[in-house]
Amino acid sequence: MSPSIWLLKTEPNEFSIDDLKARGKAGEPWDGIRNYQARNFLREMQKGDLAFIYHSACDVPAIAGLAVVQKSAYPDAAALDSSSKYYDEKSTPDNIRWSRVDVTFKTKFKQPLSLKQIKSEPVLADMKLVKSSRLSVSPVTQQEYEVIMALVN
DNA sequence: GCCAACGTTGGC
DNA sequence: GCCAACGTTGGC
Repeated sequence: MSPSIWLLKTEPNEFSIDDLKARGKAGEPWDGIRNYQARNFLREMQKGDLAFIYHSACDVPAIAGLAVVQKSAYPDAAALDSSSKYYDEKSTPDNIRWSRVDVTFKTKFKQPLSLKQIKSEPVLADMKLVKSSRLSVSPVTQQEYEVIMALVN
């Protein structure tokens, strides 16, 4: 079965595709997701799936590259850490409400695909990213994946 | 279980 | 920095 495709949103000020690249093979835990719909998508992610890395809240919002899912969902321990900005007082060691996955760097696009370009492409204008701009983890269809890859090459 | 108030996100 | 969209909270 071919891998599923996802889109992960990040603010490049906080963590960018370059930061992910710098992590190398160690990868990065994708934590701090505090939205149920996004969490439920996270939990569907499987090792080997691909994820577009989207830069939001920056000068040029754009899909910046691709990552690979290294480890499927497991409890996001940051929810238990009262010093973390991702602390969740309703989570307990027995019942952590939130999940994270681990991802590794795959590709940085020479030409990031800007939100403006995405919106101008009929096939992509229906993407969850466009329709529900606040969702930080969203599925990408095979067709969307192929169109995006064609546009960034 | 409804809904108003409030907080957050993110494009512009 | 503004503001629209939307998720969450909490009073009733």
